[in-house]
Amino acid sequence: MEKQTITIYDVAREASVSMATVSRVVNGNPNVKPATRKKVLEVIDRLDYRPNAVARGLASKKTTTVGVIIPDVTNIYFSSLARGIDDVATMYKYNIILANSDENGQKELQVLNTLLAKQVDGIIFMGNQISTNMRSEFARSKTPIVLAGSVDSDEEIASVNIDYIAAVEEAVSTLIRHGNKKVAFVTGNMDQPINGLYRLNGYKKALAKVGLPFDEKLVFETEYSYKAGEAIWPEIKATDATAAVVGDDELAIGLLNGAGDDNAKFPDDFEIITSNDSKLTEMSRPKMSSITQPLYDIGAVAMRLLTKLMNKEEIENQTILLPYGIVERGTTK
Amino acid sequence: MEKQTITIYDVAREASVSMATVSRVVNGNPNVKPATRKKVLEVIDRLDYRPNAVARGLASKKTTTVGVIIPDVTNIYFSSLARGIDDVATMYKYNIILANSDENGQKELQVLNTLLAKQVDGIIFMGNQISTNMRSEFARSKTPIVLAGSVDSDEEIASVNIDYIAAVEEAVSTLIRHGNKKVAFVTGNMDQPINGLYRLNGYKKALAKVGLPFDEKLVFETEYSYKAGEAIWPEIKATDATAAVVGDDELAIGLLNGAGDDNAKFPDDFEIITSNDSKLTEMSRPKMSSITQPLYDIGAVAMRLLTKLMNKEEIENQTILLPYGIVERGTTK
DNA sequence: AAAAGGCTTTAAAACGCTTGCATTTGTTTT
DNA sequence: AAAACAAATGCAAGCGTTTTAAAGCCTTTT
Repeated sequence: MEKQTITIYDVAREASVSMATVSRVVNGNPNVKPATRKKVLEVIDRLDYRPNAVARGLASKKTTTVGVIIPDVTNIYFSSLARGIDDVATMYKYNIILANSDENGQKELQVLNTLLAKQVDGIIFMGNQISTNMRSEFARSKTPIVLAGSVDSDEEIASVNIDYIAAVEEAVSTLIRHGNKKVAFVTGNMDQPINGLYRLNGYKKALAKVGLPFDEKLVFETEYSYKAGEAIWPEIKATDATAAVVGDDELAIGLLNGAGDDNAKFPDDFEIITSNDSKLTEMSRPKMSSITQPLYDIGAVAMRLLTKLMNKEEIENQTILLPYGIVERGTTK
Repeated sequence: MEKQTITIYDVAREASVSMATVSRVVNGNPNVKPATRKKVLEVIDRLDYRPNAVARGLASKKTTTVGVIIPDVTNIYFSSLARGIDDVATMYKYNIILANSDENGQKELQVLNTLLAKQVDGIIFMGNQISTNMRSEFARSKTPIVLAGSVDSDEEIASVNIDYIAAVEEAVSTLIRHGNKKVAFVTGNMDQPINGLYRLNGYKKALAKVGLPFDEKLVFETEYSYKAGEAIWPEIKATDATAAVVGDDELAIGLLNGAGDDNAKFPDDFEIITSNDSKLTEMSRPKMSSITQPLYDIGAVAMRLLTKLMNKEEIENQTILLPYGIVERGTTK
């Protein structure tokens, strides 16, 4: 015999009050006489009643859960953001439906649709590219959306990032200041605005500032993976570049090790500044110099912003840039 | 004016059929005349109808979402499992509510309760310890639960793991075979059965097999973190141990770098075998020898098992051990 | 041509909760 | 002590689906 699940109705009966009253005490509504509240609370405790969030969601049209679209949890950059997101979500009594997209437009769309079907109260999107399909879905749905560590070049969607242009510019300038004439720029897919627009721009600005020519041969477009980093070293070496700014830490550590295995000495033979300051940067030898980004905070702030949006609060500025920095460790002079 | 959300009722009206019929076509029930199905499908398409999963959940008592309790997404070991979980969840049309617990009993309980309140169809629990509180909650709820990469010494709860005893025994034996007389055993909290019971046991068995004495001084209990690894090197060095089996990759890489920074040479001065074969093992220099575990698969199989449980299928064996191995890379001779 | 059956389809009752409105009870005012 | 008002509680209509029992509609069978 199935153990009956006990409902608000049972509590009401046992406490000799109406469902409405039970609902009020469960939801902390102040319009309940203390004595009544106590009585109801006792019954709730005795019956071990647990409100059904699904029913609640249907009745109130709020699910207190938000959807999080992430390229890959296994990537430390994104999982760091995710951790920030989850922590503040928890703080505000939300839960998170986490879905990996592999940055695949098809999957993203698919996932977005199930999230909306599940009536999430909001969505946090991570991913370097926002396909036009996604964009139009975003526009169409009235569910609030915030981008975390992902840019919307139109600035129509709320987002939390650092100033990638300035950060890369500063990183490249640092390398130039160290005497490097040929600084390679190694990053992911250039179709992604964060790379092709922002980072590349910062790179060019730094060169321009000191009158160095822009050389396409020094721009390396590859994928964000350890293997890709190892694999690309020979190509970089062939250009006589003496330094590189790299767009991803795994990629950078791959490059570092690839070069090291080829007997390059850091930082004397070659310098590297990577981009995310994830814990990987401290795990390599030498430790990697990096643009610093408050990864956890980007996630946290994004989620906080989302709570405001979900709450229909007025937002002064929905394109948030958090401070970045540069740490010099073992891969720069 | 709010854009009215359109419901199954609207579709029914427009298609001049009953809600029940619409429901059937939406759910792929075969008892619908092809012509009717077509008509309904057209209306669905025209109205851009999207079934409300919350209402569905209430009516059907199934939410097609499972809860995943994870110590920390940021930890590559767990995020690898999580990725496996999410992929097969998606495959079976489930979504995942991901919640970080920090292995904190209080939080775990809290999270478990919200997950149950949200009526998840099943739960996957990761975490090295199952508090008695959690155990009794598990027992009380009729929601299926599977442990992933986490042992239940009572074997009452379904779980997916490798044979930690045998794996550690083999790792230690390997080190002994390489000529090491003093092999340190470095791992996390010994109160956790996976460490104090299983791994330690494997360690002892390996020693016993060749008649080496068990020396408590060679057992190091610390936390799973990079810093802890760096910090513990001096202590290990002081014991004249010449090798170590380490319970976690981040910890191991910390130890490796700590030792390296102290001018220890691998593998000549010291050998290390770590435990999880996460991608970190390939990122260190030298690369780390490791027990291999099919991390992704542990998650995937756990989720697959959970689907069976949720489906009330008969399970032959609910304590699954996946194959492990040993890869020797740069930290062993 | 009536009876039997197999498909389709419908009506309406859940599912467990929130919430606006009405009602009751209790407290002040006058 | 009646009137006025405020606080506490109850009623009942949803919320958008699924699902079961019943009804309709055809085609076969006899």
